[in-house]
Amino acid sequence: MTELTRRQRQIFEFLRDNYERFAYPPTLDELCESLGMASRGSLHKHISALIDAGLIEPFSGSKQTGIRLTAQAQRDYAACEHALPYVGKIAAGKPIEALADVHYLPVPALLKSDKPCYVLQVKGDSMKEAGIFDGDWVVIEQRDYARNGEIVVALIDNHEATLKYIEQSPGKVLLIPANSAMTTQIYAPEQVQIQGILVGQMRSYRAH
Amino acid sequence: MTELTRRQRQIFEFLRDNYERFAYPPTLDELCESLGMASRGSLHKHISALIDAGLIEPFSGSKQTGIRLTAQAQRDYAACEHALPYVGKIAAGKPIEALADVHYLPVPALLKSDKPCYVLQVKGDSMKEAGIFDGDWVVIEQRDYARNGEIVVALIDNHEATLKYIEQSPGKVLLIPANSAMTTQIYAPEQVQIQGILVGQMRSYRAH
DNA sequence: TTTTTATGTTCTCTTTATGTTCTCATTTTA
DNA sequence: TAAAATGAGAACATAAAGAGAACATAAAAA
Repeated sequence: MTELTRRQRQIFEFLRDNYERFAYPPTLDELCESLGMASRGSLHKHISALIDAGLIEPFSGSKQTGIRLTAQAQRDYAACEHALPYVGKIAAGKPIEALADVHYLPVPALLKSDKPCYVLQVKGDSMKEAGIFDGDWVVIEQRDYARNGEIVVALIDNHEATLKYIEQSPGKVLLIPANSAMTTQIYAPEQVQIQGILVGQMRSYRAH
Repeated sequence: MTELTRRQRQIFEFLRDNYERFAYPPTLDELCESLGMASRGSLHKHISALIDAGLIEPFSGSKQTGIRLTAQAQRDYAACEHALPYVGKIAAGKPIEALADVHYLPVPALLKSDKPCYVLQVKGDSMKEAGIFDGDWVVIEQRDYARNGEIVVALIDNHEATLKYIEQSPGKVLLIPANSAMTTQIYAPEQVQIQGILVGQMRSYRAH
């Protein structure tokens, strides 16, 4: 993937920051107007470059219905550049509590992988025997599969998110807490969607 | 690699210190303005020298999209400025195992205090019930006193260094492990020299 | 269905931005 | 004083960006 030019970055950032403002996936003509450009053809060059870079995609196959950001384009893009996005808090049994405004946390290379990562703050004690405490920050590699024994962020029934050890066998998935007061949960594979793998952890001992 | 001139060093330091302020990799014209220069051609000479020295590079091949610091320069910078000295390993019951060559670890501001800090790697399980495991990195604020209940790096009898909870009362000092298999040690105050306080912690889950 | 319109794509051409290479003058340093 | 360093500015080459025409085809309308 070749590096973006300045204008391409500008346009991507415009899309990233203003995408919600469009009622429908914006067409080239609409984008031209928003960007103050007169030529669809010129814009198309930039859009193509962004598609090649994997940052945006046609809304539905090759049909003529506008463009949209690729899944997590914003996140990936940020990940290549500087710090990691801090996206919210994760507590066993609840959806990830997303922040209205994602901000970015510098994270030592030591604690990341070379894949896109993001940061969550842990709520609750479900992993305390693994040394992961309430309030700790965890660095999560974005990935949709796991090896047994890894600690994963899993979304259950499209609703609850949780941080647990995983054990997968044919027909069932075990999500195992590191807290003897809690019990292992057993699910059907289709109930569990892996959202990432724990690769790093940080704790601050200062009072807040 | 030839030596930098004074101006070249000045310009490099400016770049290093202000790189983040540029929304996009800066162009020669932008740099001219920032540096208060009138001539792109003059600046170009310095920039070329810095490229030859391996400190900066064109952002994207030879294309016209501005310049950036090389990865090496960024690392060096991080090492001098934002990073903490990694001085060695600490295991209960032994002196700190100092490294021959101290190197530097970038540490998020979140995990430090505003006082001088350094980094140790933990050996052993004496604090495992406090979620501090073998292999973790701990950020230590350099300080020679502690409040009761803080986790400290303590030097005992000028010989052993250890990471423990501290409880001080008139005439005695308790160093308390967070491991029910280990016992609290009681010392006379003059035996114990506090070397720092735990303020942050990091763990990597990647295999090494 | 057929026709029309909207949308994306491809192309050429022009303009602008950016980096590069000069010369020359001035300042700093040995 | 001589050499090196620095800076201004002109001239140039080329990458990047933009305008606009022409076309293909999906979507919508008749």
